[in-house]
Amino acid sequence: MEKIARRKREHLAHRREILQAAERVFAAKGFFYTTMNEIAQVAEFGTGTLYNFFKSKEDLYFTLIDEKTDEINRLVKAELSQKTSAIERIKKILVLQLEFIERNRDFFRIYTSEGSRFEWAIKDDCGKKIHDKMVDYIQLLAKTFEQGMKEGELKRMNPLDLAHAFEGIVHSFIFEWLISPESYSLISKADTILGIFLKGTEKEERRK
Amino acid sequence: MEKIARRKREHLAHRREILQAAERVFAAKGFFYTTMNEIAQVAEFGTGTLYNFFKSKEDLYFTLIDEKTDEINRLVKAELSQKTSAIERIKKILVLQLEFIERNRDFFRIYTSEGSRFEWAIKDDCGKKIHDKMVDYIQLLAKTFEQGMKEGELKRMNPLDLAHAFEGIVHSFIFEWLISPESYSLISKADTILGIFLKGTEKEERRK
DNA sequence: ATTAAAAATGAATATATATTCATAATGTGA
DNA sequence: TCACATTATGAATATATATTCATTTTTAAT
Repeated sequence: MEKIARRKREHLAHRREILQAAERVFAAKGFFYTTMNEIAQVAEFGTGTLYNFFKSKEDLYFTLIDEKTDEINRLVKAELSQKTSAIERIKKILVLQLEFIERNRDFFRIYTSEGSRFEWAIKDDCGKKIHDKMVDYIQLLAKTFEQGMKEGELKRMNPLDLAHAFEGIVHSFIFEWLISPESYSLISKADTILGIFLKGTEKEERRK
Repeated sequence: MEKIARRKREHLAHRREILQAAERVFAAKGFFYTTMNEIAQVAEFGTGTLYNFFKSKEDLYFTLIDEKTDEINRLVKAELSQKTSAIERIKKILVLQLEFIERNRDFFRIYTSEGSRFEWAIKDDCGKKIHDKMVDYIQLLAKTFEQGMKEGELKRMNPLDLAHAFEGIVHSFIFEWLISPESYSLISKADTILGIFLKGTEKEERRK
């Protein structure tokens, strides 16, 4: 009798355990100050075992980022396929993103440290791949904004600029939440973010 | 006759040269992929010489960030001591910041990669010091916003949130500019940034 | 020119850790 | 139980580079 199916399941389970351990350690110490040994210990495997699953430390690291990035990208894409108004979608995307991050605090410590470092340090396919996904995501947002303009909900401006501005605001709130010692709900900031983004900060009666 | 004054001047000049070389290399490769040897070569000194000026690689790195950070902080503080309206000041700060970055592209590659990495990786005084300066800067902004609210120019909201949102937008534009292959003027984005921040993105006539 | 102090040097050292691989442990089917 | 295949292991290897320090070079005053 072939137990090959079970084998496969266990292999995947082990892989996942390693990825989870890596997530914990990388989040706490960053890529360079994390040792394979430490990850192995946290994962309760021998050091060499990691190399049966990932061909190098970088491979492990990028796989981790890559898979989680896909996860949230899928969520957002699903949302965007819904036929609602642009502003509704933006709200939904924002909430989705914040919820996801609240569930994946560790991962986002890694992700935000990545934003800048690797683009220019590593020309490997790995770093490239992650970067491309970031770009895709921004493009997706830009499309949504563009549609909002067409439908007359948003002011006409460069949709890419808008996407960057939006992600910028969101990231700064995420970042603040990540380093804050007191734990508050990130989602509670959704209205603030949306308010600033849509309505601006200048007092209304001042406008002509 | 004592030529000690000249000695001092030359010492400082050498120090500056090393810092400039370090800036170039760190910006291109990041902290970990940069070697002291390489910095020494770019600076046209022997490897050991660097250690007559800085006690370690980290010391060199943090000194670099620290001094440049002070430089821009001084500029901003000088601006804030002027007695103009809050919105005027915000405009000025924004332009100052963008101009400074345009003049210090390399430095900001380093600075933006730092934002996240070291807070949690290094508990040394060095990292702490930089972080504290970032916090100070945000506080400064927050104060300005608060004043804007008191004077009725800005909507009432949490001034810290506002400061984060502002820096978030600005950073995303800087980041985009840094990685963009075509070189455009960063300052040309000032109006876009200010527009989004003050007026928001929702089309006016939609508002009740 | 002589000398002593200061500064620069880069080869040698010390260390850290990613990766490998010979071996052990475990699982599988007969 | 046995033989085989697969997987796990961690000590040993290989490498890279931050840092040191004995030596050389430069400086400045006499």
